[in-house]
Amino acid sequence: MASDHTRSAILAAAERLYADRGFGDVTLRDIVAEAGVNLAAVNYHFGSKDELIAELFVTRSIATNRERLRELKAAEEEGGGRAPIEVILRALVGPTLRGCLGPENQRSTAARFMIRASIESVPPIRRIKNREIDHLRKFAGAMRRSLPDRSDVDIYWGLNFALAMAHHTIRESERLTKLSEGKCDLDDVEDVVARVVSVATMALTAGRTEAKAASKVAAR
Amino acid sequence: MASDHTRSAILAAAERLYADRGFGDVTLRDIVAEAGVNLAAVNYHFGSKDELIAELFVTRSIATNRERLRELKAAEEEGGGRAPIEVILRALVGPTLRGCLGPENQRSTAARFMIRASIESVPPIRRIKNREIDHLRKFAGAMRRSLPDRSDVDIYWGLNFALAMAHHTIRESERLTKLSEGKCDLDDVEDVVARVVSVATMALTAGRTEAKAASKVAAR
DNA sequence: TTGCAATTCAAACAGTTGTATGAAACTATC
DNA sequence: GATAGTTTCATACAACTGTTTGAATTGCAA
Repeated sequence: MASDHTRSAILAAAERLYADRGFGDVTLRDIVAEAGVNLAAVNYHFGSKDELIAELFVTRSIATNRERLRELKAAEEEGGGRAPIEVILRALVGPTLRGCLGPENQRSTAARFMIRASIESVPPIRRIKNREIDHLRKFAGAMRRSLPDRSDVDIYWGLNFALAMAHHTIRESERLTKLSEGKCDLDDVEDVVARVVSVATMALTAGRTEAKAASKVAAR
Repeated sequence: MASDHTRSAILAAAERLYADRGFGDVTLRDIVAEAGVNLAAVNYHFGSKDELIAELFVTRSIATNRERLRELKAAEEEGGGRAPIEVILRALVGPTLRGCLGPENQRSTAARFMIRASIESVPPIRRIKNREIDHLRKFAGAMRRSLPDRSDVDIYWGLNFALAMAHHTIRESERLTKLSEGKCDLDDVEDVVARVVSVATMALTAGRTEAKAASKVAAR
C-alpha cells in the first residue's frame, strides 16, 4: 500500500491541532498545512473529515479500553473470578486518568486529544461513544460478582459516579486547580486515582439505606 | 424600548431550537424562521449570535445560582453560621439537578437548554462559566465552616466530586438509563439528589487517611 | 398632519467550509 | 522502458455561515 507517509502525517497533524485548539476551529486547511500535504489528501485517504476524526478517536479509545479490560481480567483471574471492588474501579478509571492527567509537559498528544474529545462533543465522536455501553457492561458484571449482595441499581449508580468523578476531574482539571489555588495537585495522578477509587468504593459499599435516610432527613 | 415582542420571540425560539438540536447545527436562519422575524433582527437586538447565546445562558444560570445561594444562606442562618454538610451539598447540586432532570414531558425548555449547554461547549458559554469560580468559592467557604477539621484540599476535592456526580448524571442521563435498562430512574429527581448528596457527604466526612491507604494497598 | 426616531425588511456581502475534479507526477510490474 | 495503478496537486465548486446595508415601514410626539 505504498508509503503511507501522507496518511500518518495527516493523522499526527490532526491529533496535534485538535489537541491544542479543539475541534471547533481547526479546519481541513489547517490540518493539511500542518502536515505539509495537499488539501485533497484528507478526502482521498479518509473519505471525509468526520471519518478522519472518527479514526483518531477509535484508535485511542480502543487502546484505553484494552488497557482497562487487561487490568480487569488480571484482577479477576487473581481472585478466582471475583476481584475486590477497589481493583475493579481502579481498572475502570485508572487508564483514563493516567492517560489524561499528569504534568502537562509530559502529557502526550494522544492524551490531550482525548481530553478535548471529552470536553467538546462532535457528532462523529458522539456516535462512537454510544457504542461504549457494551464495554461498560463488562465492568458492571465484574462489580456484581464482586458485590453479590448489592442491587443492580446500586451497582449502576456506583459505576456512574465513578466515571463521573474521573471524567469531570479531567474535563475541569484547570478549573479545579484555579479554584483551589493550586492546592489540589492534578499532576499527582496516583493520588487522584486513589481519591476517585476511594469515594466510589464508599458509594458502593456503605449501607445505602442509612445514608439515604440521613440525606433525606437533611432535606427537610 | 417599544414592544420588545421581536426580542423575546427570538429568545424563545433560540432556546427551543438549541434545546432540541444543540448549538452545533442551529443557524441564525433557523432561529429567525422559528421566531417568524427577519434575519437581521438578531444582530439588531443582540449585536451578534454569540451575544444571543450568552444572554440565554446568563439568564438561566443566574436563576440557578440565586436559588443555590438562597438555600445556602437559609441553611447557614438556621444553623447560626454553620450548616450541616449535607444541606450545603444539597443546596449546591439540588437546584441544578431539579432543573435538568425529571420526567421528560414536564421538563421545561429552559432545563433542556441548560442540559445542552452542559453537554456541548461553545465559546460564549465557556467564557461565562469561567466566571463561576467566585460563586463556587462561597460554597467552599460554607463547607469549610461546616467541617473545620477538614483540610482545604479535601474540601475542594469534595466540592469537585459533588459537582462531578451531578453534572455527569445530567450529561449522561440517557446513557445511564440505557446501560441500566431503565433500572436507574432518572425521573425520580429527589432520589438522585439524595444519592449524590449521600456519596459526596461520605467523601467529605470519611476518614480520608484510612480510605486512601486501603485504596493504595489495592493498587499493588 | 408632520417629523423623527425606532424598527423591520429584502438583499447582498464577504468569508469560510468540506468536497469534487481532472490533469500531473509518481511507482512498481512486466 | 512502456504501461497500469496509485497518489499528489492546483483549482474550482457549491453551499452555508454571520453580518451589514440602505431603503421601507412603523409608532409616537409635537
